[in-house]
Amino acid sequence: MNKQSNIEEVRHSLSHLLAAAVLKKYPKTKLGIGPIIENGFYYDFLFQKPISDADLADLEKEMRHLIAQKLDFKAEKITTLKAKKILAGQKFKLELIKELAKAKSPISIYRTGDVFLDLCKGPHVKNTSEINLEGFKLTHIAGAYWKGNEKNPMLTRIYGLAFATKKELDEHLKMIEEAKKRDHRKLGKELDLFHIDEKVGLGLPLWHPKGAILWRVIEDFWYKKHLENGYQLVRSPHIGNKILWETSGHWGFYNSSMYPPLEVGQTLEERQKNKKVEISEEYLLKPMNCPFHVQIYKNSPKSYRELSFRWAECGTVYRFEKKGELSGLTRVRGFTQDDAHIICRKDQVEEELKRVIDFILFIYKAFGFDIKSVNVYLSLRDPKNKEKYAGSGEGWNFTENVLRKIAREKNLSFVEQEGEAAFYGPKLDFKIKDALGREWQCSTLQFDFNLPERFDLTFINNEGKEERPYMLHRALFGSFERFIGLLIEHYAGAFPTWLAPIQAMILPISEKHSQYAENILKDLIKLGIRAEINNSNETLGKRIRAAEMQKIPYILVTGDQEIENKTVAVREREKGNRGEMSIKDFAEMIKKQIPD
RNA sequence: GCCAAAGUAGUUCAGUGGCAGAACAGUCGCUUCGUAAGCGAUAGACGUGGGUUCGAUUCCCACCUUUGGCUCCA
Repeated sequence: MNKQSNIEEVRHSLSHLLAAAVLKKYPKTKLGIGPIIENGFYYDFLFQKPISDADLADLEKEMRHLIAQKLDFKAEKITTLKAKKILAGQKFKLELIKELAKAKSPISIYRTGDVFLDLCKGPHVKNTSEINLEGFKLTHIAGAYWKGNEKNPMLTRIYGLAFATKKELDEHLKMIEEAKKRDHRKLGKELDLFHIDEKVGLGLPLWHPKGAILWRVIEDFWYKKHLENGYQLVRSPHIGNKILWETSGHWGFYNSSMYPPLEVGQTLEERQKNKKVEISEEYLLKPMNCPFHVQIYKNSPKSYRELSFRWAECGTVYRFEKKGELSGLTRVRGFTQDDAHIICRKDQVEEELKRVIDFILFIYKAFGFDIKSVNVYLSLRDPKNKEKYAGSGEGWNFTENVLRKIAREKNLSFVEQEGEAAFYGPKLDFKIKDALGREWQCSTLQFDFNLPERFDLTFINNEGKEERPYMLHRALFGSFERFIGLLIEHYAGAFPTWLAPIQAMILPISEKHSQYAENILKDLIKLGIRAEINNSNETLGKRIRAAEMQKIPYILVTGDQEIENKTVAVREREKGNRGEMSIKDFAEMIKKQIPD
């Protein structure tokens, strides 16, 4: 067997060897599970005494020691009874054995020489000699709930990387180091785009001028494209009366993610002076925009002739995420959804879905994401637990099928996930990987059977009767924060010209060229180019370096020659000097780079 | 929230049970420069609160924040 094809067996075998090493050093440890993962493996343990990263080196040494003994891996099919006997004392294993027995699945164990055995269906390498001693590395430890359930005990998970050769391992480690350089949290600081300030609040980013203009450019593009695609814009406030949220159901089923109400009946001043609390009104910070859009719909009776409505809003919502879940811009507490709700007749659903998917594909293309690198998921009901969902079975069947059909028609390669639907409807999600390979949901297309019922949404059909419309939630970016975070990583901070916060940095060679540079700046701003001047008292070389490090797409050097020729000397990011150009030509070149 | 690790100038990093060190960025001078770092001076920090100690940035504890996971999610 060649080394390329058995890497998964190697990884799985290493996970067993890790467990063997752990039991040797800490014999009272209880074993969880130890599967392979992308690039490696992990194993979950319940240690008697906590261990830390510092202990990994010893375990790694012990693993190498075991490998060097050229131990055989041998499978053995056994009865439930025997399995229970062999693994007595391993409470998690016994739980798994019970489940296997209940499902009437065959039970097998794998022995590693005579030093270790584990409940396992394999496959493994035949002998540890197939494992490269230098091809693996224990990387870190982390807590992980038994069976992924928060209510279960937390085990200690040890992660390892494993490859066929040391070279591949080293290359992978190097790649991770490189990836860390494009982390949006690092680049956000280096490029002065945003920061998250403890004094303001966790998960509430502050956008610096360069970040804010980036957002503005994206948002302007978004509005333009929405109007072109038949959407209308709506707007709603950040807070809404508690009654609204009681009607929507969020008061009950979303309360674990919501900020508590603002309980008011007086101004802050009145409250401070009287030192008593008068509550006559309760407002909630909105965790989503939908109920507001629903109220716009309900403001007047609707005819079947008016449908579809496509109402879009970049609406800022607030969700009280658990502290440990917060992460840079990709997971925050206050974020702006590029939200839209489509309210339509059943016969329009298919057409509306097509339009949204086309729009999503257009957006990914415009921002340079290859749709092949975006993971698409179709989330369906849990077939075993159909009662827990809002809406009728027919409604679900129809929407699940139509989502699948349209996704196929649009050639999306998607993964179906049973049981992953929201309780209110099936959905199609698009997830983008960050620099470190973690997936983040961005675009989403969701049916909703809950709100139309709770708010009793209707339209008058062509028979003069009330009928319930279909409601779709959709976001293209998901949220501006997350999308911009991923965009920063995607471009490693080197934004294409149309997105770059500063498109051109003007560098007068010396003080005597400052006035000309100022004139150039004025002209460029008039032409809609985002430009700045750096006339600080530094050498040209140093100012070029500074602009390059800020990843500014163009540097315009202006000296005697350019004044004489009424031009600028254009230097392109990473590519160097491109020669002289008139301002008009330069502006045109930049304008051409906006996607359409 | 849970498991683990880490918090030293604006940033990136050094270091110590006894006055805290650098580079870059900043400020002030000098220099006025042709495509990735000119020279000199100057200011600036041990996350917070307890404890141990003659003395704590250093050791211990708690908290806060950050990072990697888990859970949850746009």
